[in-house]
Amino acid sequence: MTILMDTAASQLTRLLQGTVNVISEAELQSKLETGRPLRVKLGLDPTASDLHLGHAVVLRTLRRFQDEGHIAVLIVGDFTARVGDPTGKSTTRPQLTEAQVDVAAETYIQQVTQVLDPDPAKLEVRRNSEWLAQMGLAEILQLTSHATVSQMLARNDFSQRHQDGVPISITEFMYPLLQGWDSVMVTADVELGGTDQLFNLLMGRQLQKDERQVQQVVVTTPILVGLNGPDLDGPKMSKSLGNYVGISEPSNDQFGKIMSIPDLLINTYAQYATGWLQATIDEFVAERADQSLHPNAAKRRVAAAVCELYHGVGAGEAAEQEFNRVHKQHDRPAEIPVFQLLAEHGEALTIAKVLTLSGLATSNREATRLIGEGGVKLDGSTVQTDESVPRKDFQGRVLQVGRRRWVQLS
RNA sequence: GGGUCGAUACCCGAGUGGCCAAAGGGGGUGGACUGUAACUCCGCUGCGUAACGCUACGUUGGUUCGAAUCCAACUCGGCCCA
Repeated sequence: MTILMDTAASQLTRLLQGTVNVISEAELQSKLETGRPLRVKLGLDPTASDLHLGHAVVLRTLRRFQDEGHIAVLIVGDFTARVGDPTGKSTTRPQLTEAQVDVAAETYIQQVTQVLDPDPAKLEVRRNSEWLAQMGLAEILQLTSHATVSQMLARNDFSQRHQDGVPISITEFMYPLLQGWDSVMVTADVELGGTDQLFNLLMGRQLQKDERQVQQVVVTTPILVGLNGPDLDGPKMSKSLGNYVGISEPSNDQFGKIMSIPDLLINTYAQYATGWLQATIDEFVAERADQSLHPNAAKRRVAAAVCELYHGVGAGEAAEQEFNRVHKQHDRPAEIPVFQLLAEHGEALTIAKVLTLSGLATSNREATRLIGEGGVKLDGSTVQTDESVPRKDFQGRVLQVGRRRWVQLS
């Protein structure tokens, strides 16, 4: 028994690396001491088709649970996604059809297993429509009786929106309840989530208690700040803000994006995005603190680590070389998209027209502007004036907008 | 149900009859600079085979030589009362 308790204690430290809230540590320890595999729940919303480094923070924590022999119970929120939007930010979110959810769920699992252990003994994937779609009105009403309005309004974002006069629909009040009900249905021992999920996670505890289950332990992980910062409190990494690095993006893009973060965020990304062991992170932070590590070098190290994490050994180095090519020497990238000019485009056409056709500009007007701004290059030399050129003269030439957008014409 | 205020471009937001394709900010984007796609600075930011025209200030209709602006109805939303 003492041995079990010791391992439980050391397991606890390993599991909780980089987490924020644990409610409660004592409960988690006693659950670990039972020695049985715990059911560790994580809910994901299948509308975000691309998983990014922000999701990876919590997924990595879940992976650690798997590595300690526990079962990851991944809930794909297909039902909740079909109903509407939990954050209330995009009220016009299109309702997904079952088929769309199927597709989303599929790509999800594919991406998730880049971080999680896919071993069926350690990964259970469930959809919450399994139980939520069956509920009758009586059951739903029963569910709503578990929480009060003032309890809901106590949640930060709700009270903030209420104060600001931003509409809150009743449906949104249902979200914490539905999410909590998921915990009851899968008898979760632990639920993970970002710190912004704390309220919803706690709702699971309450519902489990009311259903006379053993309450789940709630563990929250930090919210990763988006690429642009501007500081540690900057908006979180999200697809809609475009400040994200996808876990299945090409490594060249991952590298470049991480190189663009403000210096202030380097340590944060080292801590939460690299997958490094705590000892490595501490060392890194120390080197940064005593100035022996130049910010640029530090960032390169973080960026390379992320590439290796998702694309395997060697990916970081390759991406770094490509980065040097494109951003230090302003050379053309190793691979650039090809655009074929066809007869139907006309026998002679202006450079502006070609920019629009090839997607380098969204309209002729924008293309004309870009040329006027000196942002367009043909085979490396700036286009001064736009004029009509025979189509075949474009063949084999390279058109460039800014430093980053290239097209090979054919 | 009643009262009242509101709806402006990707987002926030100014604009109360012509000087409005619509201030300002954010975002995006081009350029300069840089260790960087960060910071800072400067420019651009509805569309069109283009000194003209078209589309756009919630929707529809009206007043007017002329409407984002005035009027009416409608739709959606905030707040207050019930």
